[in-house]
Amino acid sequence: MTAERRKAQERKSPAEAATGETRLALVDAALQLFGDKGFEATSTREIAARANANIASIAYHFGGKQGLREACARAVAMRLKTLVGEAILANEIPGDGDAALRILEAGLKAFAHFIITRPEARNIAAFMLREIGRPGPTLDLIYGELVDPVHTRLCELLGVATGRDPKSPTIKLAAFTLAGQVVYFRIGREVVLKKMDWREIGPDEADDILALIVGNLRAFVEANRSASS
Amino acid sequence: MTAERRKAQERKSPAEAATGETRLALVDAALQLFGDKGFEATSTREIAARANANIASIAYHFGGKQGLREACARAVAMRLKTLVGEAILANEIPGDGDAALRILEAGLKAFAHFIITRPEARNIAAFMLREIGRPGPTLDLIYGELVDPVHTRLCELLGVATGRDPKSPTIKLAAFTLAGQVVYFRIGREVVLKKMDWREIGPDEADDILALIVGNLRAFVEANRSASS
DNA sequence: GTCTATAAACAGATAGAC
DNA sequence: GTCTATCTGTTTATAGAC
Repeated sequence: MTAERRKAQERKSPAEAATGETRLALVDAALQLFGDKGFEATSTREIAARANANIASIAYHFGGKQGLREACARAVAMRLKTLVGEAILANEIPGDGDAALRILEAGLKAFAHFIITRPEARNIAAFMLREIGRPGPTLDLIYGELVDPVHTRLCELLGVATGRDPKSPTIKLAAFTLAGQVVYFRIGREVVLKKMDWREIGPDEADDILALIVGNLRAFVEANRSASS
Repeated sequence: MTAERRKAQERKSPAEAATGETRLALVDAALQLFGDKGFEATSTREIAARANANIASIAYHFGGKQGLREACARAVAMRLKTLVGEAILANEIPGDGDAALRILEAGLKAFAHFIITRPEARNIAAFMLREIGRPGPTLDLIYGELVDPVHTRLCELLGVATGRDPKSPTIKLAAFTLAGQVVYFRIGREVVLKKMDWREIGPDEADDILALIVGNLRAFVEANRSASS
């Protein structure tokens, strides 16, 4: 046991231990495991082992396993909000329909590219989907911090692009169908790989998917454009 | 303990016990709990309690918890295949593009209506999504029995409707985006309810969603129709 | 802040009576 | 086929040394 103690000391400098390094490592490890196998299926021992931390450190830093879950939700919401924010939330809402469509396309591409191609997105998406499944404090956090602001902006852009009311049910539901198409390729990835005879979803395969989804966006806008076109 | 024994006897007639009544009750209870909380988060004791069966009956009938999981996958695949089969698989593939589109619309409506409005669909969809997440024997079963045949037929219909090759990447991927849109409204239901200010997704709300998804299907076919239109 | 050691509850599986 | 009782291992949480 003194041998293990020494090994742990080698891995971690005093400076790392002084900052929130262990905290971050725990959240990172938990996110991977919660996403991969689910919250209940993951033991605190596994998390601690992957984070090179002690089991008791979870209780110390987060109060318990549940606290770690909420810390993960917060981390994911921030991460995705930053990502989508750069593409969607940062821009002003243009008055021109074509300009709005271009921003939508760019945002959709950025989001879809991250979700579909990035390896980290696997666990992030899986974790999110599990948490979003049922009401609770974690869902409230994700909704308020991420879903609500992004969806609202998406509707505003769709509104300008089509010339319709951003608050109409059609526009609001359409924003969900866009998200649904992207998310499906992450959730149903194994099925997609089998059916498409793909070994992986690399840049080429992602381009095919992006082209289709952007095409669907354009087709929706085209089909739902009101009067002033 | 003899009192409990007597109570169990009252609940179950000898005829029920003779048939696979307990088996069915166990699968039914497990499906609800696996869908609701996930496989690992569900204890065999909970399942047995909900099914009004004994804990040991799971090992007796299914060999263990894992066997029960596979029995659930089989039951769900059969159920959905029957549902979708009536709308999609039963019909001949028409040569006429408009006829193909009509069958597609009817099938999409039937599927979406079930997934979105039926209470049982909640746990069925949640269970499926969890199992579809990662490779394994359960996924193979669901893929071979349900996803592959349904997707193939969907592509054939989309092929006729657009005049394109049913085996082209665009058509195959488009079939996934259709499924993705529907599934999203089950998975993200809580978020949709919040954002739409709906208390529930009843007939009226489902009609709104169905109209949008069918509209997206039409827009896709319109935008991707090849030469011969 | 990090560690070991342990408590207290609970998991899935099974033996054997009926 | 169904039941009780129990075995064996694992879980989260925590007390207390360092």
